[in-house]
Amino acid sequence: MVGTVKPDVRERILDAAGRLFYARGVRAVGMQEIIDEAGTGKSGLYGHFATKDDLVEAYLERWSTALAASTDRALREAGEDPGDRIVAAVTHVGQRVLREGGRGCPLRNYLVEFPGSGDEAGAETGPSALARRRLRESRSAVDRAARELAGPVDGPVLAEQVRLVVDGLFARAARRSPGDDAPPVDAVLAAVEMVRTMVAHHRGRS
Amino acid sequence: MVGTVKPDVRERILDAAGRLFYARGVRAVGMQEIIDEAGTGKSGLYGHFATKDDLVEAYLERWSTALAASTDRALREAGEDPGDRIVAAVTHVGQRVLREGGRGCPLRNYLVEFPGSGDEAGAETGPSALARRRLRESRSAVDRAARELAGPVDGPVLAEQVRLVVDGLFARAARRSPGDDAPPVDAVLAAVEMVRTMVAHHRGRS
DNA sequence: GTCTATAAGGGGATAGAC
DNA sequence: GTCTATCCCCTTATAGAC
Repeated sequence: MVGTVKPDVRERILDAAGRLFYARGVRAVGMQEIIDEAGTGKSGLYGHFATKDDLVEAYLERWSTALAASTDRALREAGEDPGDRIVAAVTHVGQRVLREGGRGCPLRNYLVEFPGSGDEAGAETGPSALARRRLRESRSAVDRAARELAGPVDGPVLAEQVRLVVDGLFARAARRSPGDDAPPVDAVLAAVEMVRTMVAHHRGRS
Repeated sequence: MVGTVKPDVRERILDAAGRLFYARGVRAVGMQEIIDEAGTGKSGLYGHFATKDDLVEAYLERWSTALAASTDRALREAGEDPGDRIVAAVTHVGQRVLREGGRGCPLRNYLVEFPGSGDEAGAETGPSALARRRLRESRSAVDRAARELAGPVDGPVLAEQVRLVVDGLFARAARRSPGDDAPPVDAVLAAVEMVRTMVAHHRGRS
């Protein structure tokens, strides 16, 4: 409102909310704090997001969209070989996990924070439903590569193993203490190494 | 000192609190609900646990002690071969994860729920400190077996990989929806299979 | 003297109204 | 933006029952 253009109030709100939610958890952050951090007024926030759940949903949606985009990019650079694609996917997640201050995957963290939400009669709305849907969708690329590499019988097993490693990486990152400035580089290296081994194992069998 | 007539009020409180905390998370469960579930009065609870944090700490301590005991038992039955011990440890975690209604590891879940607690100046008290300490202690058995199997260089890497798989298993269980009555049996089978492969891989190298 | 039951204080949450 | 309504949280204090 002062001189400069409004740098998209909605975007500023999402930035502030994202930072706070990601660092301290959804439940621990109140709306007032987000309003203060964003510099917008209360009406500004509730004008764009009617309820806290709406804001949380937008936050999760934004994060998962960004992750899906960067993963697509990493997979495109990995070429066509299914083994390379799988390793690239895990490596990409590892790099993201290594980012300073990273606290894992907001979708997974949210589902731990709110275990019993949004599944009544298969609800299709709300943060929990969005989180589950996005996690489900994120599996397709690795599923396909694993089936290409290991066939219709072993493929799903390999895909499940890759998912377990990714879940492990995100879990490790999620429980870093805030003052912990050392990213879990050993875990990332071990994860990539393990996936390489599994890929080679299945490649040799085919 | 403690209860004269009643069938161990403290135990009844811990049972109720454990059930509720485990199923719905620590933050989502209020003291009143625990009191109602335990059938005790408010003074009864606060007589045994001065604060909610104390109750949570006792809950985490009890769970981790039970897990450590059953893990020790599983390892004793596994014999002396380090590879067998590693596989047995993961299998044991998998069986625990498969238990109906299981929602993963309370220690890990707590640290996701309360990311920024109990690490100021290396606090040694409180639920977060206890959770981190117990998780650290739980590593020693696998660490030792991995070093025995793979030597001082590859051993730590193998141990890290096993930890990642365990973290992945617990993470998968933690985000089951409450109405989800099908345990993640595929994930457990894939995990055990993967650890077997890694153990064989390292065994072949030594 | 413990245990149970009830009421109330103090703080902070979301959300709406002006 | 401020101010308010409503609700739930943890915790303490008071009163009754075995």
